[in-house]
Amino acid sequence: MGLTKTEIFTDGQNRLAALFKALGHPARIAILQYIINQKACICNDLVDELGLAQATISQHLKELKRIGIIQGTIEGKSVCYCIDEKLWKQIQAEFNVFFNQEVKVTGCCP
Amino acid sequence: MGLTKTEIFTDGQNRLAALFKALGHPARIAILQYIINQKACICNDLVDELGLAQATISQHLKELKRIGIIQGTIEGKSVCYCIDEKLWKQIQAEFNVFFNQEVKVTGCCP
DNA sequence: AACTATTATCGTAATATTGCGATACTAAAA
DNA sequence: TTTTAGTATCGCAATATTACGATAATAGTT
Repeated sequence: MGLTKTEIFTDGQNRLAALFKALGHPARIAILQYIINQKACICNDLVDELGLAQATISQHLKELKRIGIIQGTIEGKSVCYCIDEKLWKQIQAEFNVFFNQEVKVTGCCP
Repeated sequence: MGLTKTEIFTDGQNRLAALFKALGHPARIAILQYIINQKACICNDLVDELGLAQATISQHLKELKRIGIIQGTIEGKSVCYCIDEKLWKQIQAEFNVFFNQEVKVTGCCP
């Protein structure tokens, strides 16, 4: 126990849940917002900006990279992180497909 | 360690992350989809439908109730769960506010 | 080549989550 | 009132996540 039974769910359900999960941490929300708000792409000003250790930030960046919503390109001795616009929009679209399902309310909900 | 440092993030960041997190499990996605697809609201056909124990389903339902996206009304000896349409749309809207931020791409992303 | 700055990874401790059996609780049914 | 069905909660075991210091890896600088 303690491990999710992914095999009993559909790929779609697992995929959607993985996307939601990746965004389910305030540090990762903050990282995305910070990257978005800088005109230039950002590397590890994040360590100064958020109050988390370098190792922790790096770990969160890895999570975000894993779902593809950001990408990092080597820029000299630092790494420039930025939003992958295409993925950003695609993920939003996937969420909206989910949320745009028609919700049929019947009786029991006042 | 092992506990999220919520105090260093804004309320908005914590709120958004909490919403994402609540949806970040395939069982909870499946539960929402199942409730939506039934014309009538549902109680614990979920236990038969998904391959999870009753205690586990009940736990997931609690998580979903916590963010308000579903509500349960007592119906005799069973409980009828349904989507809270208002919250459903509100949460979608909160996600879209986040995703509709303008992503400024600059240089480093090819 | 030695040094420095930046980032990734490893190992570890603390906490959270997932899943389940057992049990308590509740309301209808007999 | 006893029984029964449905649900919630407790307690536990297994695994995952979060956070961090230490260290490795990389690429520029001197």
